[in-house]
Amino acid sequence: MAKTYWLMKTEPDVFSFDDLVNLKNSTDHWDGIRNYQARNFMRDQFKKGQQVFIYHSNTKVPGIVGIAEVVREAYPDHTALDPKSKYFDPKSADKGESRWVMVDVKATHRFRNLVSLADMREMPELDGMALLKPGQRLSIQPVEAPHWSLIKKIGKPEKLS
DNA sequence: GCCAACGTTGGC
DNA sequence: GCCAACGTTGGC
Repeated sequence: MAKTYWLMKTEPDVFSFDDLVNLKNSTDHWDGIRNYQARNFMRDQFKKGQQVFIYHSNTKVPGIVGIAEVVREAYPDHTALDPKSKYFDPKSADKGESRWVMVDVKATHRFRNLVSLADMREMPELDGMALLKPGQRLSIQPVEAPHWSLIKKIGKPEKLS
């Protein structure tokens, strides 16, 4: 099977790439995903060692800011069972079992150049990329290998120590 | 199982 | 802050 790449969105006001970098081992669990399609990607297709673009949404200049790596495969997202969490899910709580999952990711590279959404829209090579489709809102998406390579090249990733 | 109402996402 | 797109919920 060909290598699979991913893109995950986050709102930097809530949780930014730098927030991830600044955590211990630059690693965190990616919780709060409450969309079935996104969950299924994580549950069924996320494998240790795969690489993920981190995308900043809902911000002044939305775009891809860095790269992370999957360090732990899907496991139950316990925040769904915590009434105090903003990701609390009553239906999961009723069953006593979370219907949601999360993965752990570790930040590995920061882009020296932000690859903005506007930049990407101007690149004919990225035609058909899920992120650029009108009205798309999926917070976890697969990225095709040629798209990955091109965006990475433009982003000039710098390895984090 | 339909579908209207509602909530959320996210660019602009 | 606006609003279009789209997913989810819940009444029937």
